[in-house]
Amino acid sequence: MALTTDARIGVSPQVGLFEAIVALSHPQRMRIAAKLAEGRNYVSQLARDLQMSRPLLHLHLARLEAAGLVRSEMEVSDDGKAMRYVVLTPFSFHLTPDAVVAAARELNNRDD
Amino acid sequence: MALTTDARIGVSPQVGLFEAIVALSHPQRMRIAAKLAEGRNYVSQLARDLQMSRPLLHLHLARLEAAGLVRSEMEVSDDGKAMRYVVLTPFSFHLTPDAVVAAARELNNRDD
DNA sequence: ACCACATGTCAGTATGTTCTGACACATGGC
DNA sequence: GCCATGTGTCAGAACATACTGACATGTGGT
Repeated sequence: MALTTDARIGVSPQVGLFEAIVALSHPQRMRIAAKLAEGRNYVSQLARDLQMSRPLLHLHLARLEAAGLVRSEMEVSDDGKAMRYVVLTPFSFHLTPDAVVAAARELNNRDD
Repeated sequence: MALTTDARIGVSPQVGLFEAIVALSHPQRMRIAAKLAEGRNYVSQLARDLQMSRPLLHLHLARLEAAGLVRSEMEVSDDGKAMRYVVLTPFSFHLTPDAVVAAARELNNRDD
């Protein structure tokens, strides 16, 4: 019974297509997402791997997370350090003219 | 036999996913693409429909066209006016972690 | 000749995003 | 106590993009 919940991990809520597109529209964020596809990682390590400053990475991660492409949680390592692990969510969007029409409709509804 | 060529209309070359994403990452361009999904249109009319200035629309159309999401051609109307008609290409991208990895690899190759 | 409508371009401004450097805080090991 | 490592935030500079307004060009119709 306890497995029921765990089995649902991986099923992402699918936020708007537009937010996903905006989130991935920057080379750095595209690289971050790609790196995270290799597996989960914590912020400082990720910053080293991608050779970018932590504050900057922090900003980009926030954008990715807001779009629902990434999720993160704090963990305490063996030596007691608080570490934020980030994972890529298994998103899936179909980018077609029809999807664009739907996304644009969403945008208009937002202006109400 | 002459149909062979015409039958190929609609098969787009599929430019990079990243360029497509960047092109659609702006609300205005998303709306432009959505409007063009209704059918082809010429620039001035499109500007009126979307209530944006022609110079601005011109800029956005250039970006959409560079990404391969849109194509355009000049035509001469019955009353002799040169009009630029724009059409949305039938693009199709699958936006997943794997696609992101591929797109990021593309980005890195570009820096060589 | 002038008006209405189409095309395109350019300079300059406004706005928004990206990026850096400095700061503050916490923990374990030397 | 101090250093290394982790976390986060903020102000301001640097950069990129979006946007406006004015201009130049062409056509047919009145």
